Amino acid sequence: MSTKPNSFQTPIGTSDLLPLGSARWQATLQLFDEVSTRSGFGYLSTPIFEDIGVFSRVGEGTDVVRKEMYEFLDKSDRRLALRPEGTAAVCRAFVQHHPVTPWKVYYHGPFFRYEAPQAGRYRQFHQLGIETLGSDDPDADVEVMALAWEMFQKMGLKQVELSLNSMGDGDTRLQYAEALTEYLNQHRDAIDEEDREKISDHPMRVLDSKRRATRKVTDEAPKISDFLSASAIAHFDRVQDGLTALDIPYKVEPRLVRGLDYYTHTTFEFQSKALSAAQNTICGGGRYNGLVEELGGPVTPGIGFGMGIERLLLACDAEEVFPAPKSSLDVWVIDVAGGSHARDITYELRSHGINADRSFDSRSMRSQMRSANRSGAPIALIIGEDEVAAGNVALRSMLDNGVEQILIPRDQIAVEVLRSLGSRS
RNA sequence: GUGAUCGUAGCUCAGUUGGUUAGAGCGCCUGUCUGUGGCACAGGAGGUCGGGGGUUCAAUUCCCCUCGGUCACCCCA
Repeated sequence: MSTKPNSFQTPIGTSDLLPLGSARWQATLQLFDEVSTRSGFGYLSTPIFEDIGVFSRVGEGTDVVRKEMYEFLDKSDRRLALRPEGTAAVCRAFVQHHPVTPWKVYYHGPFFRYEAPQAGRYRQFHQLGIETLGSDDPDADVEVMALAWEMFQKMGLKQVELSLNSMGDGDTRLQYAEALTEYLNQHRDAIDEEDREKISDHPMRVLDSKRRATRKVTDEAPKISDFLSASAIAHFDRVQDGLTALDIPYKVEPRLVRGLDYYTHTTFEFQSKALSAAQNTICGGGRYNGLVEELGGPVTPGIGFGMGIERLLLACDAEEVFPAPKSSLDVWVIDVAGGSHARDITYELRSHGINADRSFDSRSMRSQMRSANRSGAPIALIIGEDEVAAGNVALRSMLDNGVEQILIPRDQIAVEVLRSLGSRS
């Protein structure tokens, strides 16, 4: 928050994830791991930086690679970039390793974009993602969207909406862009000044402008659905059939074009209605049938999504669906007879797979009990001079009104603790 | 990259129309409690009022710069 003369803080747009908050993060990753694995996706980890060409080849017209990339030269003058998105690197890996198809992978990790930060938008952010390469089957599209949907369901999010569109195949995008450009130019004067300059560069980007004047013009603009080929329409229909069959609600949104240029056929976005911020898209994705070829590989269709973890958790906050994580500790060891007993017992418990911690610095009994209470551990083991002399340990329940306390033999600690833990669950 | 707004203890915030030792709640530490937590009570630690510079007899309060957060544009996760 501040910069005192001799101190440092995280760079702008980045942050530390502290232990108290990291529990939900890990829980989210774990859920994603389970859900992906169950659907046959395998974990893929690619470098955080790549040859800059991996990204620039793929999105030369997009802001993401044109002005938001962290790029640098290494000591051998290689041009590298911190990855701004996930799909291009997955395709690069596909081209490099020639896996059998369909190749179904999932990934998660940090991504980097040089933008002005605000809530839900950071310079280092984190995404979960999956990709299926090598299949053109509409069911592959459905599977990808269904997996995102499953995440939201399992996390308890209710206010998430799926928007869907088709960008068609082959030349559809170009033909549509041409028709749209012509239409927009005809109505140039009616379009908001800010949006006018986009017409020649990114005609499709004008579609998702929120400005009222522009909106009026785009309401009447030609729709991409009128340009779709018969096979593209068939594909789109089957995708919708699949979503319906799986009871996944969606709405077709003809304006949905998304920021990355490589999409063909299906494009989709999940938005949280609970987030009032401008950054309310928590997951976005689509089909990219030309990407692998673009990176030097064989003609290979692909479909996938990226989901922003920070935004996902922001949505959880907004819907208040994240229960406070329970303590992961089983036992707190209290030693008022020097401390060496706590040391020995703690390691003994840990070797039996019991989560155990203790107080340091020979604090008072009272202080150690407070630590035990704060830790949330259900059991406290207490060793004082009496126990040492008698060769036993006091096992005390720390739950609610628990005042039960029994003496157990020093050499039976692990067994007794496991028995006590077992009788609670 | 553009515009706006905010920045006081670990956290949430009060306060000073410039003027003696800057406050509260929560949290933390210690004690009341015969070695035994959660409750209550008492005490305590912790702030160069984001940082730097300027104006002034005097600045946390005014001015400039800077760093960071937030919001909108933009962009998208």
